[in-house]
Amino acid sequence: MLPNPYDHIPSSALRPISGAVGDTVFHQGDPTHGLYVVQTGRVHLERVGPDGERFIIHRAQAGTSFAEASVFSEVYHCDAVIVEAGALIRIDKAFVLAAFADPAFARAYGRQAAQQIQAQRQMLEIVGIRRAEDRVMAGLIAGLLEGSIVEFAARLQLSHEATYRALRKLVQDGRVMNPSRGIYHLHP
Amino acid sequence: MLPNPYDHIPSSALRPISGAVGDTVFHQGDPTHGLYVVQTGRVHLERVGPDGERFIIHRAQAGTSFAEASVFSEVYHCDAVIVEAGALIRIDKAFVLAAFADPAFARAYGRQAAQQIQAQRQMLEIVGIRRAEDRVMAGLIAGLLEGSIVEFAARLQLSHEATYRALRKLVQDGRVMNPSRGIYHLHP
DNA sequence: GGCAACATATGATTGAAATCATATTACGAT
DNA sequence: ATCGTAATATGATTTCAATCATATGTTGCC
Repeated sequence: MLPNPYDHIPSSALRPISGAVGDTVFHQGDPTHGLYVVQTGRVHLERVGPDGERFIIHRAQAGTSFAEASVFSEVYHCDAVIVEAGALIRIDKAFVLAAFADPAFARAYGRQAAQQIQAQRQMLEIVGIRRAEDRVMAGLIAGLLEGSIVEFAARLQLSHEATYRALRKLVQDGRVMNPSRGIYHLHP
Repeated sequence: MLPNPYDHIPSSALRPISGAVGDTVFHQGDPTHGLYVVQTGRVHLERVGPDGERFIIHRAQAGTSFAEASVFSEVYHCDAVIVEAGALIRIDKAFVLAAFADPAFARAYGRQAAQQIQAQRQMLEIVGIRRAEDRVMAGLIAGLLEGSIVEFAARLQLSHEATYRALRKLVQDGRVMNPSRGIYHLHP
């Protein structure tokens, strides 16, 4: 149910929270209570610029956690705004900090964090590729095409049209197989 | 000297390694020995596609570590190629795993990892912004402009020309201050 | 001081991806 | 069965960032 490491956290530390669209879970500058796991719905983390301009620093999907770093800081550094109604769970920071004394939790946390860092680095490299064709190819090699082409395109930060065109080109050049409509993959 | 958490690792676990350009530190599929810290030089992590096409999943700079996730896996999932001669330190995985039993190490690791994840998420959001002007503004709000505009542009995955133009536009629109040549910042 | 190298800056041109438009196909609901 | 919605697919047009070109300012070096 919860992402891996937090299985080690006692259920007394889990605070269920429900929110409607537009609700702010916490504000920039608020004292930190802990991190959050999104069960359903979507949450945006926004930083507010000096002139009140908001920009999104993260979009948290159902099944993911956010504000993990708040466990180690005194105040939140952004706003958390609910953009799709749903249910959250807050995990109190004191419990997480205490859990680090348990080597099993610590290793589970370390593993999960290291893998996430690696995956994000790869994403940064991929979205840094300018040519749509190269980016799509890199995305395929990285195994990012699970589900629809539309989702794949969104992950690659490309329009789906550009993604379709790149895929067609790659198929024409024999670098990608297209055994049937909507199915694309590398050779063997 | 070393990034924060690894201060807790005994020096007997630190293996100095020197390499010349083109040397491969490890290959995809090799059994893992541990993670690496780049003291000087640069290292590319490359994944090899099915048709032998290589694509870079990370560029490790001096002062950063790489292959952290190898501590938790049996084999390396990419090649590490030295692209600029320098010195590395390998930290044996067994010592890192053992160190997780020390809550101080575990928390230091957790803090560092959580902050890195947050920073990378923010970078992913920023480089996902299409309009150069908006991207530059987001970069300014995020405090990414330290050092030269050229470095700033590289971080934003923009050409420096586009970055200069966006900065000029932002100054013209009164959103950014340009007190002197080469100096740009937000209002107060 | 003069030179080399680089950062800053901006104009002109080009190219590639976004956008707009339009079919076709697939799939679930009624 | 047919209606509606979303994914797949591709063509036409537009936009905007990359690229090329060029100039000035700044810094360190001999």
